[in-house]
Amino acid sequence: MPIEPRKTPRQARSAATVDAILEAAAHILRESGLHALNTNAVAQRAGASIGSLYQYFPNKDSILTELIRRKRQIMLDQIRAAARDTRGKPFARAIDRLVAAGIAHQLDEPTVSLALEYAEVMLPIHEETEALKIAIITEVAGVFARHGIIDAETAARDVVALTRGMIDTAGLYGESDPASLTQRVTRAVTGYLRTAPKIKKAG
Amino acid sequence: MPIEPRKTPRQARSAATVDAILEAAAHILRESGLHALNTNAVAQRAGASIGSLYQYFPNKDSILTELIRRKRQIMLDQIRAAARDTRGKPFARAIDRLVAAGIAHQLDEPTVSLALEYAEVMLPIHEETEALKIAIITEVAGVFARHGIIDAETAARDVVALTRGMIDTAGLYGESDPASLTQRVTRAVTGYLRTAPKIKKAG
DNA sequence: ATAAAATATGAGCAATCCATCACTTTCGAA
DNA sequence: TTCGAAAGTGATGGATTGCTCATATTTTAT
Repeated sequence: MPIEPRKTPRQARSAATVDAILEAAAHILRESGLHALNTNAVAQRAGASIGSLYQYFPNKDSILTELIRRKRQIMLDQIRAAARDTRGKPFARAIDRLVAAGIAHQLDEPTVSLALEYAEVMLPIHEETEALKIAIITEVAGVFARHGIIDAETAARDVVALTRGMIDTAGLYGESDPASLTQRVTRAVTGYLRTAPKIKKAG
Repeated sequence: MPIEPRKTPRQARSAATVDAILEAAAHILRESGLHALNTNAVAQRAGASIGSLYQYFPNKDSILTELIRRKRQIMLDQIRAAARDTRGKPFARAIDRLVAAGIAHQLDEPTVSLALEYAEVMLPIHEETEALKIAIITEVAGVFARHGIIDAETAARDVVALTRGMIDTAGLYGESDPASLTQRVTRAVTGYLRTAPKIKKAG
């Protein structure tokens, strides 16, 4: 069961079709959930024919995979930017920036996020998508390590996990204002890291 | 689309059938995921006929709902026990106990947990199930309030959410030893609460 | 202008799945 | 032992869904 796109768009109109299909899929996920996501519905909402859909996606799952890939790419970009911007600045500032990136990215569309997270563990995901996941963790771990945290990898995984948990839940409860949420998430992250094993002056 | 069981088991064998059906559903969820969960497969694995299945469950979703209800009931019982046991004891001890309860309950079968969490937000859930969810938050909030935390409700939601996020991720990454995980989760929770607005002596 | 390549179409096949219902078997109280 | 209630059965109807393929249209290059 291949997952890679069967054909790469070469003209502008076909690229538009692909985008429309992905947007339609996200819309259906948001409005009706994973069970309502069928190829016919996606094509119809995208204003394309099923035939067109299958020109670029070899099967239904590949649509979800691509959705995940794009979301993760955006996330990685934001995290990288945050990490770059906070070089040399205090740790607290770096954390603020990372949390803000996560929230900006995931607070809207909590239903879509949840559906993708579920799909992610069930689908035979594309290697590149898996690599993006690792890259995100690695990037965060890099920031942590730079500030003397031991086992930065585990810490990064934990921090990403708890952040995602809080954001998703907040989104599901209808929180749309990032201000209060950012503060709370930062508190949790800072609290977790405060007592994390460090390699430095004051233990 | 009703969700309540259509018939309540009166004899031992029918109760066994219901249990077998739920166990089978959990097994399929764990082994193959939500998309593989169909009524025929559940009945077959349970060693019952589809006819029997539909005697107790009006539709497919009601199986998931009952699975969620039972899982939550166990969780609530454990949390209540934890809250009871730690009355009058130090806050740190109470948190330890709550975290341990959450982990014991959810670390195994992360795939099942994730599937149920997804189903939970998509399904028109039974009132009683929703009530259980609220009861869990309320119980945790009670412990927090007793220790002077302001807006204990929000804090409880955040703590439950971040805990679940960490546990699920750890489970998916193959962590099966609760010791290290318990410590890390406790650190995150404690850290979050340490800087939470309190109503007390030393601010 | 013309041919080749790229893109788009949608009827419909094959497979799956939910759920019913007429019927049989088992249980338990009298 | 008898008999009504409870429990169990599974072939199958009806609906949905993933996906193909033969064909039509549009774009690009020459």
